[in-house]
Amino acid sequence: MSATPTDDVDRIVDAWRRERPDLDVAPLHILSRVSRLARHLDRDRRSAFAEHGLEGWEFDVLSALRRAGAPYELSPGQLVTETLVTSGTMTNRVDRLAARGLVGRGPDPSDRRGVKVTLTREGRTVVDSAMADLLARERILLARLPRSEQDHLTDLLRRLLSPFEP
Amino acid sequence: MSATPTDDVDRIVDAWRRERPDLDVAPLHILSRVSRLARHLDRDRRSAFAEHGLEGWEFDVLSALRRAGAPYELSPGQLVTETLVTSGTMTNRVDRLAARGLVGRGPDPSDRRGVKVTLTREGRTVVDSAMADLLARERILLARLPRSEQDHLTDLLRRLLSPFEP
DNA sequence: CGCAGTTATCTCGATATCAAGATACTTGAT
DNA sequence: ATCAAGTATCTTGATATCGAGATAACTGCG
Repeated sequence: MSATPTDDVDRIVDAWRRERPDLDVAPLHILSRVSRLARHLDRDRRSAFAEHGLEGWEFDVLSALRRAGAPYELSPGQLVTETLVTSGTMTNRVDRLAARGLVGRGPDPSDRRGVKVTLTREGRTVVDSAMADLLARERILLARLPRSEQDHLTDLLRRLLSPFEP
Repeated sequence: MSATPTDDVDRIVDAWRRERPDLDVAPLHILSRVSRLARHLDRDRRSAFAEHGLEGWEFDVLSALRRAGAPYELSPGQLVTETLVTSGTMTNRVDRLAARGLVGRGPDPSDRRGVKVTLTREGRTVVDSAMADLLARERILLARLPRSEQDHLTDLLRRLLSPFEP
């Protein structure tokens, strides 16, 4: 394969083939690229959010609340499942967002163990503009694939993701 | 779109469409799946490595040395570029790997500022078996895509990655 | 030769994360 | 009504990461 390496992953795969000709390293072509792409996307997102004074983790929480719709209210447990972090992490995140005035934290009237986290007006404003910015950047990135290829890629990724998110 | 959501990202995209009909949120179909898939892969890798007594970050360093080929020797700077972390992180990683006896650290004879990190016999043994295990797991994951689709996916990902890794 | 600029690595302080366990409340079976 | 099991959130301690700056050595120009 890859007689003329064109990216870092090609080089990594070639190196493994040379060192371990007995192994089938083909999976790296896909999965290593997924990991590296995610890493680059993360950096990119970070710089997009910086212009709105947001950290990546702040955006993750605010956007979960925003897309939930009015009254922009979720429990910490729901936020945990939306953002794929642990409950300890979420406690900490909500603390800091509340200190910044981007979310409010109140008791859940129907369950005294529970808590409701709500987006403040300021939180909503900032997440709305950060989201628009993020999408604009991502559109540029995807512009190198024609629409039909984008649809195909979506389909392929969905199939890979399905065992994790049944 | 997506009249019948089939995964979490479909649900997220639908929620955004409802809340922000003015925005084109199509990029999420691809890029949000990439991020989530990377996250799930990371967990999976972690559990694969745990059976060999390795942390994910340990594997990253050892595998860079392993695929470099005999004499399995790279500078901290080279390891930094291979693993996409900062130099401070790499100093720390090499410290701990050396303490575990998986790598050695010695002076670079040709540059007195420099350091050479080498894989020990034990390091090589453990990274070789962890790699075989990892690939076995990843192969299972990819088995749900026929070979031709895998090749197509590789091609699409390479194109998305190309602006980041020229 | 000698100094400015560059490069390689390390140090340090701040921060975000996780895992495990603690606490408080709810639910359902008896 | 009571209690065991389950659920929701928070606390704590350890850890890995980053970013900025410090240190030391190399390089090349005048």
